Amino acid sequence: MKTLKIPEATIIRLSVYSRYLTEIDRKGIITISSGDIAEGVGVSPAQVRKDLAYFGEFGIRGVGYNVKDLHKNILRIMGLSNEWSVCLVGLGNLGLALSTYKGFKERGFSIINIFDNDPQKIGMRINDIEVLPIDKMEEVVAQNQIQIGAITVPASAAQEIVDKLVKGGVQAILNFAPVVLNVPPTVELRNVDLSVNLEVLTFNLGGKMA
Amino acid sequence: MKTLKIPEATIIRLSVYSRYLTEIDRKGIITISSGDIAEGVGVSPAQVRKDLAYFGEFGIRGVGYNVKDLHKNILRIMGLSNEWSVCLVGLGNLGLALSTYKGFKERGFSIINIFDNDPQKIGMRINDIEVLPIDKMEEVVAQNQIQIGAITVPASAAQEIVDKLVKGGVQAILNFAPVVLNVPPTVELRNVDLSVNLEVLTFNLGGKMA
DNA sequence: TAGATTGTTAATCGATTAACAATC
DNA sequence: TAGATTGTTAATCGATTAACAATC
Repeated sequence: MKTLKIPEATIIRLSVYSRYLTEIDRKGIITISSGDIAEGVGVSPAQVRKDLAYFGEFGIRGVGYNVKDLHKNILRIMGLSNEWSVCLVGLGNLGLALSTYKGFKERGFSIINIFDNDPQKIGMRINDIEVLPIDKMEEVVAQNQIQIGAITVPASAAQEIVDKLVKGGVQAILNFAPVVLNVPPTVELRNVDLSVNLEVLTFNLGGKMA
Repeated sequence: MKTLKIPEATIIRLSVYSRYLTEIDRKGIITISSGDIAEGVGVSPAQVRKDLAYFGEFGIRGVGYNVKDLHKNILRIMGLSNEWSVCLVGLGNLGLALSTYKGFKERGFSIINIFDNDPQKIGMRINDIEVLPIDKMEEVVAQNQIQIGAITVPASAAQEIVDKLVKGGVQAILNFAPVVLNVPPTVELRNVDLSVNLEVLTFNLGGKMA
């Protein structure tokens, strides 16, 4: 099988198309064209077709795409046709927000464990999940075969947490701490920085200021 | 003045360099090379120099960059040398997390108002900010000259909120609702989708699965 | 001066857009 | 058949990397 490299921008757009198709499917629409999708999500029709073409032929010339069929295919491509086991480390406000975020469950991400070091929080129950101490993390993560760790601890503690998650055997880490982390090449790392988004906004605003 | 287009990737990296320089400055380091910055944040030295070159000459050949000086310049470029007035709409868990997120204050973003429609939440105080009803939003935003609106309401309510914020006169909107929004061309819109990040992870993991 | 490192140009690489033949 | 829309190729555009002259 020829493996040509897929742009990350394509993956991000697939995720957006997928969410749009959920909406369209709910409306009972059966068939959709690349132009319709493009308009709905704000890209060009050629881009939609190109993105899909990386993975196969999903449409019918002269007709368009079957909504349900295309949606199913995109979910499969994104690895969302099965459940993923996630643990969350750090039950601050952001951790609490993520642990109760419905979007995750909807897309097949199950939060199985929550860890924190604060004695006040250990033992608490969030959506029926008991908050466990960080001490237990490596062991529990290994036992429960957690695949993804989401980190919402302070920047200063993040690397230590990463090392423990890696030892526990996670395959991927989603990091919300604003710090550069080191992981072995076998572990997938993705960083989300909430401030960066605001800063891109203000840069773009720059010219408009007095 | 020649205005050549700056890649968004450059802006995102500037934001990362800036945070790294805060750290380096705290350690009391006076001078840094493009190679050091590159290593610290995980890009190439050429990229660091290229990114900076869009905005001027900040270094000394044979020596490197003065840490404080470069940091100040980047903050200025990013529009972070003055405070920005932000309002937050939607006090769910994510809204609560954002309203108490220290990273914003540190980078010059002041949350001035919080709005929600839930009678249980209206009147509450978060960090001394009273939660106001959405009804009052347009008026209050205009009065307080709020520049940026952050939206953490459900997807179904987001467009309506956007319209009110625009009428109130905000210059930019940071949207956390997973939905495509319409704004006039004068208003800067940026979307943050928390699920997308997890989905890019699982796509990348795809090949490693059984 | 010799060594180091910037700023910048040219070369490479990658992603997007446009165009159109294939085909329903 | 005529009209529509895909899948794909070629052209364009943009961003990254490599190389090096400038210069501290």
